[in-house]
Amino acid sequence: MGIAERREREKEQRKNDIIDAAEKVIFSKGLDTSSMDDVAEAAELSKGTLYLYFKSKEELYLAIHLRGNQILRDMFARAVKSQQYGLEKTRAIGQAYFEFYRKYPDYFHAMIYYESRTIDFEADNSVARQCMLVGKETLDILSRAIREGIADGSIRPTIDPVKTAISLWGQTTGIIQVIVLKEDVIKHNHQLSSGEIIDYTFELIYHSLKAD
Amino acid sequence: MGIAERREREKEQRKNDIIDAAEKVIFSKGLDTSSMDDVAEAAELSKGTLYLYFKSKEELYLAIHLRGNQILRDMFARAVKSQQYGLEKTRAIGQAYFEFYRKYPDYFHAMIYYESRTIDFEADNSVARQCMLVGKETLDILSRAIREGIADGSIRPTIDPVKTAISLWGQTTGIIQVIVLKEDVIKHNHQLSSGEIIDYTFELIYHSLKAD
DNA sequence: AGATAATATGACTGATAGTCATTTTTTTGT
DNA sequence: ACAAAAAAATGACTATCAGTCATATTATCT
Repeated sequence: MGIAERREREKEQRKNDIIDAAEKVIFSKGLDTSSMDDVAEAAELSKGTLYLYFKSKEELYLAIHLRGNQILRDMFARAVKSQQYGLEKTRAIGQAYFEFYRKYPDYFHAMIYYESRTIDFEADNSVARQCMLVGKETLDILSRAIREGIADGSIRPTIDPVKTAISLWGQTTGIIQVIVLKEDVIKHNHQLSSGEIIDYTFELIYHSLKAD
Repeated sequence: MGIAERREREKEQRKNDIIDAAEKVIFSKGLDTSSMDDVAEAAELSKGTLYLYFKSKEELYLAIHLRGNQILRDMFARAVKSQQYGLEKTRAIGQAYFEFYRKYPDYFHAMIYYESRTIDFEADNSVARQCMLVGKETLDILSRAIREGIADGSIRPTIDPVKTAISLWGQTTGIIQVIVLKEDVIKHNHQLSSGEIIDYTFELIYHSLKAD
C-alpha cells in the first residue's frame, strides 16, 4: 500500500512549502527581524506546526542554506564542463562562485551566516548532515578539476589537489565576503569596483597554480 | 578647570570597565547566550547604565571587536618590522594573522561575527567609525609592505599593491575562517591539520607574488 | 462507525533587549 | 555650608519572540 509513501511525499512537500515561506520572509526582511510567527503566517500554518518539521529557527535557516549549497554545487559542476583544461576549469569554478553571489545574494548571505558560527555537523540532524555532504561534493568538484589540471599539464605538478581545493575554497569565500561587506568602503577609499577586485584575485590565484 | 577633563577620563574608564566585563562574560559563555543583565552584573552596574555608554548590545560587542582590530594592527606592524624584504614582510603579516587567531580566538570570533552582517560604518557611531579607521590602517600596513616588495625586487612588478592588499586580506581571512569552522571536518575527511593548510596557503600566495 | 494514529493549533512560558520615570550622586553658585 | 542644578545610575516595566504542550482536528484502519 502506497499510503505511507504518499504521506512521506506530503511531508516532504510541506517541508518544502515551509522553506519557501521562510525564504520569502527572511529574504525580504532579514533573518534577525523575521520571526517564526512571520514564517508561520506566510506558510499559512500555526507556529507549532513549523516545529513539527524543523526543530528550531536555526534548523529552518539551515535548510535554506542547504538549497543554496545545492545550487552552488550544480553551478560548479556546470563550470567544470564548460572548460577543457584543469586550470581553466578551476578558474571557471571561481567565477561560478562569484556569479552565484551575484545571482543569489540571499543564499550567499545564508551561507556566510553559518561561516560565523560553529554547527555540529555530527549531530543527528539530517539537514546539517546533508549540508556537509553537499559541501564535500562541491569541494570534490574543485579538487578533481585541480587534479585534472596537473594531469593535463596546465597546473604545476607540485600542487597538492586536496590542500589547494580547501585553500582556494577559503580564499574565494573570503574575498567575496569582503566584497559583500566592504564594497562601499572599498569604492570610497580606493575607487575600486568589486568586479575589479574579483578579477584581480582570480589572476593572482591563476598565477599561483599555472605551470610555467 | 580640569573637572570636565576628569569627567571625560572617568567616562572613558567606565566604558573600558564595561567592555572588560562584557569580554569576561561573552568570551566565557558565547555571545548568543550572554545577556545584557549578565554583563551588567559582571560590571557591577545596572543594565540601564550600560545603555548610557553603549546604545545597544551590538555596539558593545563592536567595541570588543575594535580591541581585537587594534591588537591585530599592532601585530601586523610588528611583523613588518621583523623582515627586510617586502615579500617576506607580506608573508610575515599572513603568519601574524594566523598567530592572532591562535592567541586571541575570541577576538577573531568577534571579528568574523561582523563579517556576516553589514554594519553601517557611516552612521555617526564612534565605535564603528574607529573600527573602520583601524581596519584601514591595518590594510595600509599590508599594501605598504607589498609596495616595498615591488621596490626591492622581491615581488613581481606587475602586482598592484592596493588590489593585492584587499585581495590577500579577504583570502587570508577566508582561509582562517574555514579552519576555525571546519577544522574537525577537514581532519576527519582529509587527515589534514590546520597548520598544514595554513602553511600551504601561504606558499600559494607567496608563489603568486614573488618575482621570478 | 468507532477506535486509533497522525497532524495541526494557538495560548502560554520564559528569556531578554531596550526604555524611562525616579533616585542618588556630583557639581556649581552664593 | 547649603540649596539648586546637572549628571549619573537605577531597576521595574514593556514588547518581542523562540519554543512548548494540552487540546482539537483530520485521516486511516478494522
